[in-house]
Amino acid sequence: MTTLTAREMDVMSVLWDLGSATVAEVSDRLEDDLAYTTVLTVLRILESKELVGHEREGRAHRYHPLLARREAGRSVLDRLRKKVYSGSTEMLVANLVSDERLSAQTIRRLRKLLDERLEKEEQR
Amino acid sequence: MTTLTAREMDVMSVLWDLGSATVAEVSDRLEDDLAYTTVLTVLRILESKELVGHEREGRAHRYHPLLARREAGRSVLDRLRKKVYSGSTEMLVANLVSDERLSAQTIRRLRKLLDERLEKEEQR
DNA sequence: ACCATGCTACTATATCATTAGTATTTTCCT
DNA sequence: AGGAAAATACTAATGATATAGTAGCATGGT
Repeated sequence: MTTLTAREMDVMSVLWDLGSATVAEVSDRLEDDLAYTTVLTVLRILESKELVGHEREGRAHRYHPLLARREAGRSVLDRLRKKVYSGSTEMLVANLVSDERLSAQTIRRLRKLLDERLEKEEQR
Repeated sequence: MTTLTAREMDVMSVLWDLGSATVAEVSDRLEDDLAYTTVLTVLRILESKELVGHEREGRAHRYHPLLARREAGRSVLDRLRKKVYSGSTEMLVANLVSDERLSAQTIRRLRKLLDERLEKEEQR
């Protein structure tokens, strides 16, 4: 299974957003001001877990994600649903949309998403 | 902030489901076969973080959650949305409902949830 | 071709997470 | 009251995480 630590997730987040990045680029984007070598170390740990890969680029290394957003998200969501919401997707979504900050527009878009999913269901 | 480790979440999960539990009860419900003292240690760590409390019951201690499901879930969801889905609730939900295992019925219930939320929005 | 500089490789360390053993206390039962 | 059984308290070992320093290599620019 794919369990990312907090810091690993910070780093993967940058790689997902940029597509790929050098150590310096990741370092720049992180909220916390970490030593260059610290970021490198995290990337190497991620590489040892085969969650990122790298290729040379000039004298630097360019890292890219081997783990997709979807996979990482799925694994967190599965665990969350199971452990926090007793396996109930509804409880999870209820908690999610109870967020005051969600606009009516966002909620309408989410509903549309569900409608599309229902249509696909009926096609089968 | 409330960041639970994997094992802490396992234990909280039992407490949420049972309402409260003794060490032996938690131990019984955990999937992994941990030593009694291991479970106790986790509960004590949780207590030191003020996420659970306890009272005597006979010669044992009965532990109960001080952190609610909602709070724990919210904190994981916030982080997930931010780090994995670039802040997009829609991407998160899209990933969630792309799960093949979700029945049409579940999806309809989720949609109802959103409708109710929209109504509340319009009331204001 | 050289060398400064940026990058990696290697090493180190403190803290936290995970697991569990031993000693001690408590209490329930006979 | 006394002792077995069960619980907690205390201690500890191991491994992972998070952070970063130093040394040395390589390459890009002049």
